[in-house]
Amino acid sequence: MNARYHRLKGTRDILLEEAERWRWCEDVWARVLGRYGYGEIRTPIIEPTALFLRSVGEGTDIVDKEMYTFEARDGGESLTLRPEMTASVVRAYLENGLQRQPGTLKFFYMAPMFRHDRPQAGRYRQFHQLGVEALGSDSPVLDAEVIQLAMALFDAVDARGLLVKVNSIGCRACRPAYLDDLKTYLKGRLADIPESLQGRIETNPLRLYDAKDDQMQAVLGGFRPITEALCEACREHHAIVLDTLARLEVPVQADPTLVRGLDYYTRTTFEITAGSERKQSSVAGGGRYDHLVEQCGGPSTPAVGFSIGIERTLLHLGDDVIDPQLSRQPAVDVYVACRGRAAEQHGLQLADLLRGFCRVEVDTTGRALKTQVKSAVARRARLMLTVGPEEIETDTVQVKNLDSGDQAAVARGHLLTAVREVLEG
RNA sequence: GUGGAUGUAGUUCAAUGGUAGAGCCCCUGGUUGUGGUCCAGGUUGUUGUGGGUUCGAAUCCCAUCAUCCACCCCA
Repeated sequence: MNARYHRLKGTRDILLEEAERWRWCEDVWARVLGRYGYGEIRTPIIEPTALFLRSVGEGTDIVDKEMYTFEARDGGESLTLRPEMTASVVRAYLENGLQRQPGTLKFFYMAPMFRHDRPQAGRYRQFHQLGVEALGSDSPVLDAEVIQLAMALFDAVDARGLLVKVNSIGCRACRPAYLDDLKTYLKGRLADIPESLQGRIETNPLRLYDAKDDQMQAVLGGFRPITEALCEACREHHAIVLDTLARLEVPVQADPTLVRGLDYYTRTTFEITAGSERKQSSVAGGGRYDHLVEQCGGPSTPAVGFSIGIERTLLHLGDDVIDPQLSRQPAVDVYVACRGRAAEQHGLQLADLLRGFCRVEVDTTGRALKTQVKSAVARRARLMLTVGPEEIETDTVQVKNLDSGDQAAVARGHLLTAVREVLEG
């Protein structure tokens, strides 16, 4: 309240126990990803604006109204804080000449993204995604593996009760004709379509499918879904994806109305939702993007990927909120209490002696000894060392076992063995 | 971008238009240098901010900002 500076709207501080929680998830996920053959990629959070305009697509909410875009100081180039990372991965793939690598390249990342949206539960302006991109294979079996991987990642952190929806939105061969037919149909039913949605008929008719408006859904219900308009190749691809998932025993729901907010998807799209009562239930989304690499100036390269919302996953796990005030400081093995400022230097030297094999905190607050003992207990220390004028005089240290309460003076020369004995014995 | 709710101590919350309080937390002491309980004391506020009404505003009015929630959209 009285702090002079405040965090920006839609951003969050993650500290101590909550940060530990994050790192635990990240470690678990990195291990799973390694088992699937994915390697990490880290790219700059800032990119030329054009990269996102081209890939994510003009006409999407993300580029139309949610990007953090600004001009560079020099030269006035337009720059943007990444709203998602697929485009960056493709850029890096081409820029580093990886299209010459044999086989399918598989990358993962866990990184912050930025969207200037109105914040609410589970939605932030800086949020984090775990993402996966596999470049170089057009196999439907890979689509299935990627979806299974997403579920394995959730499973690894005990996120349960998730629903996977899968669809195909066709390819260059079959989608354009479908879109034309759909537009014609929608124009004929214009009177039944809410005004706020009418603009989308021209710009992005497919996306009307994820409007929640009942009237809109009723209109769309009168038209064949895209799944019934797929070309032969897309139809087969979709069938194999579903069949493979069935063989892997990944429960999914085929949903012909599932489309996604990004322009670059082809064929397979999928979304994973947490069936909780909360809104923002979408915890992951992804799909195939067979033309994006080409569109970014590279050779024709099929690819598939997804991203998981980390905040939303933690929200679903129910332990997102940790009160900073109740968030405990890290546990230590040994707590060094100091009587008087002069003792602090000695305390630090003792700590230095012990830190080769255990965790040590030196209390430099100058508080009453009683208070320092309480802190030692709060930090879950097993031993407390006390240094004061008398110990300095006699070159000893008071060693107190906080479990038993026993305490004895130990010559500094014997401290190391004494501490080891308790901690390791 | 639209709508709703809420802003008082570090925190959780009180306070008919009449001197801004309590619990918890924190600190000191009781115990010349030791954990729990108890006891005594102590710190913390431009009542989000700026205007207005009034003899007098935390309280009523207006504006503004912030947070939360929902729509939209998405992760």
